[in-house]
Amino acid sequence: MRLTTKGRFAVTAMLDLALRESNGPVTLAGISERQSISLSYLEQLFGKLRRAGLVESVRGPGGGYTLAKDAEAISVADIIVAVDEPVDATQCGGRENCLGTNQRCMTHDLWTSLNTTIFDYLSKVSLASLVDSQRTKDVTVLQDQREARPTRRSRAESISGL
Amino acid sequence: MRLTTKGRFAVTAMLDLALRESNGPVTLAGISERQSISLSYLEQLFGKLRRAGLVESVRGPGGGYTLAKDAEAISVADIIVAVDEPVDATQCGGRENCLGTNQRCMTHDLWTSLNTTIFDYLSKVSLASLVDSQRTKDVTVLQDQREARPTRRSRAESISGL
DNA sequence: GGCTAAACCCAGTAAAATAGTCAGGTTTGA
DNA sequence: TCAAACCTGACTATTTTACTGGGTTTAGCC
Repeated sequence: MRLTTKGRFAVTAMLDLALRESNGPVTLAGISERQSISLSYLEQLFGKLRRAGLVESVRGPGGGYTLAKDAEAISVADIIVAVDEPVDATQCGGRENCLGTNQRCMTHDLWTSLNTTIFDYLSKVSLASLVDSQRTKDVTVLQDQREARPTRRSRAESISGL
Repeated sequence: MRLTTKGRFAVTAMLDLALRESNGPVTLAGISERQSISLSYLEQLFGKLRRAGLVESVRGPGGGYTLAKDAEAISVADIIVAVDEPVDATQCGGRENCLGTNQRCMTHDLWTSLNTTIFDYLSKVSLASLVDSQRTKDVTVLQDQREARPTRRSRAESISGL
């Protein structure tokens, strides 16, 4: 799990798409104009998003992209993983005898569990929740999906609420 | 808040340092050897860590680095922020009238709050907890710091426990 | 059938970040 | 005094990022 501007671009574009797909397919040219992302870069990103099964394309005039699943079934983690092919940060390549001594795989264990934790968090932030936040212009409501009842919480609690 | 291999190197090095500083200053040469990170790269990283007030250096023979504060007072977020100077991912530079229309600052609001959330989480993972995890070789115990009493939890709960 | 709008594909590329290397310093304990 | 260690800055190779430009294919529409 890396967190780079590339993933941010992809999430931004997907959010734009989700906000508009009720009017039929959304063109990359439109996303490019609205979000100030170059068209060809979007083509690269959406190629990966399509191969990952997150979006579907309609070719020809009037075509564009639509979400392949419901916005609730797409998480931020899904999007980032789709465009940001992972580099294993453990210089051991996942093997067990990294350094020979008892020091073995210190970074391996450490990062896999940290990664898992962050990934797990971003898996709980759905595209639908981003759409809601954007629609109400109350972006602090990125709250935990496990809370079935969205009781009104303070701003500080919402932001750190995990 | 970016999450790259650079920050991972820094956290790994700091963990190595925290595990050994009870025997006096730890040399970069030692960290370099144990963690397979080039010495000069470590010098760059520790220059930033020192200027951020996370470590202190002892010069001369027998010198090296020690933690500037208690391991409990240093978080993973501190380390990553120290070495990974932030790039603002909002193409508006933080201003309010990004795109003129009502679409303004969509990415800005989105990413600042997401960043805050992740940062907040990593702020709660202290270097001391990583040391404990490493010492017991039970790295799944990266649990939420807010839980005062570390009741025994299942592995799945520990990993996703936020 | 032609026009056109859109996805799709691919090769290249400039700028930035990453992950170093190298060559020298300076400081200070033994 | 000397050598171990930090410190500094410049330089470099590789990778990633973000983009450009050119084409091909598909399909709605007049």
